[in-house]
Amino acid sequence: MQDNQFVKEIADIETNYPQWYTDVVLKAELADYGPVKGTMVIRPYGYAIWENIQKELDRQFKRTGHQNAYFPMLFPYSYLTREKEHVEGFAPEVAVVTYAGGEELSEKLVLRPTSETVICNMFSKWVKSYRDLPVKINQWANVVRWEKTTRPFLRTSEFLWQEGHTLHDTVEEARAETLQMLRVYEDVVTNFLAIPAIVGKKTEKEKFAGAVDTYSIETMTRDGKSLQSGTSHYLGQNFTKAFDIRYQNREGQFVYPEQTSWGVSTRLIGALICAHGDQRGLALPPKIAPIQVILVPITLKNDGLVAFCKDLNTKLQDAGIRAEIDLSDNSAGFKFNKYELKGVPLRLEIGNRDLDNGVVTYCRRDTLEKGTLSIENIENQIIKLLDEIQANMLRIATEKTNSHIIDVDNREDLVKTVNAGNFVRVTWCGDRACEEKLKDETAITSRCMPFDQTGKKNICACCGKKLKDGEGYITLFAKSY
RNA sequence: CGGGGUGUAGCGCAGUUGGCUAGCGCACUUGAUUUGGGAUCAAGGGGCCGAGGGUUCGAGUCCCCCCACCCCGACCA
Repeated sequence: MQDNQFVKEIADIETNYPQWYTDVVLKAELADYGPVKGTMVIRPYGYAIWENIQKELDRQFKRTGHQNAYFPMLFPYSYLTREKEHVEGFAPEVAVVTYAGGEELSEKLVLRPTSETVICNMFSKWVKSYRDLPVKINQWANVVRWEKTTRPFLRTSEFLWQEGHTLHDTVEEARAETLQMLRVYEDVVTNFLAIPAIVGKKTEKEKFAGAVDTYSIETMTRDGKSLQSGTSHYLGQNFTKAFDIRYQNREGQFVYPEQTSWGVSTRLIGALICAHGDQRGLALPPKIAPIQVILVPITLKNDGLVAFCKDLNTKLQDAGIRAEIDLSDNSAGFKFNKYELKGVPLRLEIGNRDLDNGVVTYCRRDTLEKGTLSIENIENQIIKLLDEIQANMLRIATEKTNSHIIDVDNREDLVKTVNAGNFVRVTWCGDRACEEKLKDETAITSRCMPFDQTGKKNICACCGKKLKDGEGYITLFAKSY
């Protein structure tokens, strides 16, 4: 009854989005709050989603020639300070161990906020010759960033992610790597998580501390805010020089390699909730759903029906479908709502009527439509239906996102449109001061400069400055989580 | 760190100008009947009222001081 009220209470989703979001995370049993403020416990159901994401990314990394490795969680604070912009960016949010083994440490240890520095420390030992390049490493790890405000999956003090770190012989190769991995993220997010992604380059103000260029994929939440859902950095020689990673090239000269790094985190689960959730709770695309099909016998009193459901469950599992059956003694209606809240893409309701007619009733999570499937060859019908749900979820999310990206050409409309829950696409002068002024006054920031730069105008929508031909950038402005 | 708010059962809350054995809904346990959209009835278990100090015959309630958490900023994946 309480959860029923929950559904009614969250009807006003647009005005109370953060609460709705948190409720869905907790009630769908994805995560719990951790013992330390800002930390999170990922529950088995949430972790199963993460495992599916991991599996797909690892598959892609294998294809792109990256190898998994692991580096320490603790390293000396001095590592962080080697690259000037890097330490300035991370110092405010780094957690430091000062006491261990029963005494004050003479050298403070950092809990990694990211691993560029500790990895560079090792790279300097590994790379001596052009023959050692490229180095293409990926690490699955946890990192710690002491944020002021936190929200499960979207921003927590500790989070899980993968971080790729590569070294290359040439600028061209490193830049190609940066963009290749960005496209991998775009592919996974779009085709696996069914979330439309806006791909582009970060402004100077928003780029990674220590990078030459940062690229990102941005996704949209239900209330029209932006989520940086993946980043890829071209680091140039900023770190390789700071860590003295030198090698001899074919000409015998000592040179510094070109470097990249890139990462996605458990925030992707947050993006998933934000993109597909509705008043009934979570909705998961089949490719990522821990449970793709839930079987609900309408009654447990009929032994023949229960046996039939169990057989069907096994049959579906044998066909490679992640199916489960709920034999708990809750009412059928309770189970319907429970698995809708948990985002299971397809539900099979099987009762005596179905058994008599040789069919099963299904209900889709994406459209909530009900229909019937005949028993014969049901596996293939279901596989087809799951594919259709996957495609439909991307289609719906794309339409929704596109309808909230609005072109404007002056500051007043920019602010008004963003505050109404949209992204704006504008021509922007590229001046950091212009961007900072807007942020100070309105909390609106540039999210990225999309690769598609067509439709540029000769005036900055933000500050009104006149631009010459070729000046300025098409830029997306929004509020963000 | 600023501005605002809340701490009473696992969760959500009520508790009047101080008064008797601290209550309600949900959840949980047991039993029965149920099960095509969050079942019903009956019985039951669960409390250092955030912590400390004070006022009082008497404090969940009043005063002081801590502490924790939430929301809005600042900061950020």
